[in-house]
Amino acid sequence: MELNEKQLQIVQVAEKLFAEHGFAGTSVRQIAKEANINIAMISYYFGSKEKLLEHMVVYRMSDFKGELDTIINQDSSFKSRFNQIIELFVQRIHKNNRIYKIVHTELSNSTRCLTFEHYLVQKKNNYDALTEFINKGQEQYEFKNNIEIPLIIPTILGTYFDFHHNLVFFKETYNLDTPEAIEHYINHTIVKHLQSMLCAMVCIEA
Amino acid sequence: MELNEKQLQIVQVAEKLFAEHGFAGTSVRQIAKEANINIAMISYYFGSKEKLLEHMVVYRMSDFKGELDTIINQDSSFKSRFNQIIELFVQRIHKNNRIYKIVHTELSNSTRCLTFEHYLVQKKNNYDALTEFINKGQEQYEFKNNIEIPLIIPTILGTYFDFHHNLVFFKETYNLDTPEAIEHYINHTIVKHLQSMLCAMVCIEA
DNA sequence: TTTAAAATTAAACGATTGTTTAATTTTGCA
DNA sequence: TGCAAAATTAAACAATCGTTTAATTTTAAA
Repeated sequence: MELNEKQLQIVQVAEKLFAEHGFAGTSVRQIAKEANINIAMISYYFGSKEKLLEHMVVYRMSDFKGELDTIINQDSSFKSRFNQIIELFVQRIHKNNRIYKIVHTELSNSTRCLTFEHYLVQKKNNYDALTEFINKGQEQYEFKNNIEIPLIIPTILGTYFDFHHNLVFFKETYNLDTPEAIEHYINHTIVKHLQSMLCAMVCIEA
Repeated sequence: MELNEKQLQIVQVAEKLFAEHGFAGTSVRQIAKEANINIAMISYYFGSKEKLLEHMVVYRMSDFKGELDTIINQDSSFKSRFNQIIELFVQRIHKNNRIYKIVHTELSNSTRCLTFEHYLVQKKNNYDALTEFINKGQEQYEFKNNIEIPLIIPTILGTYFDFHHNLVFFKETYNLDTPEAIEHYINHTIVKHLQSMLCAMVCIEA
């Protein structure tokens, strides 16, 4: 997926607007205005508004490779690697929260007939890699057996996104005034919460 | 919040469509058609499409009272009550998942200037009630101290919603073919997962 | 039965939607 | 420099958007 400078500019602006106002809630004129391009350029480069979304998903999902395997193949304890995996998922979802929000919204849309295959394939890979890792830990009696492995990733991503969706609530209830305070809460408090919770469920303590 | 039969019909159809296609992605003509009423009736009864959404939120959020307190004031162990609270939240969010999905989407919308005050007030009440319950359990050395209480509810709701958002993925990956299989997975597997995970983090085992 | 209010309708409103057209400008290679 | 391809533009397209109007029907109390 290669995009020239102009196309990239359009995708970036559109990603921001789609995440903020939804796909249907964003007009091509808004995108064109904010990206300082003519309206016709969107059809010229991508064919249509819908195809722009498809290009966006493929482009933004393509750099998710290897990081997970790097941690899994590392030479450290299962618990340490598990904690690192949790942190990686939070960082990854936080860094790319806009495209994930768009995909989540449009994926459960019965109107949309897009397949989002890139998203689903990548998701499958993540689930398979994590399942294999947990299974190995179970074989070596480092991880407990009665675990619903398919729900580990939903727990991580879901906790982050519920916080993200209700940011308005958290801001005024827990005084997360500055962007820095929010960043810190995500990268430290949420990560630690998930690590302690999931490790308590998964890890067999010596 | 009292609605006559016709108004209720409109709200129910609109809730389904807003949840499926988003607020911006649903036209008043679609609502009118599916509810078998004239387009003008929406403005006639609610004023506008936007005000219809406001009425909907107020109406659907108004029956969330007491259930949580009933469990908390029950005469059983902290762990038992905690487990019941988790189950209640899952059932509640599952039963009303459409309106929650709509609110989540529109709440983080910078366009929308609605306050969703009913939603936020109810959320605050839930958080306060749970915090008080956990604190009492901590005072009696039934619950651990180093817990990020504000993240317990996001963990419950988030896990459910990530599953819900990615239902397409789960269906084909874990063979959740029938509606009954999905219901069972939510009411049993997800509930048990959350209970064992949160209890492992929160409860001090004898 | 009369009558005023409420409910319902089809039609039209102007604004905005995504997309296309056809003309013009810019680009980069020969 | 010449010239074809690519990029960019303003304008127009039909379709749909949410809302309003004005006329008609239904309702229910007097």
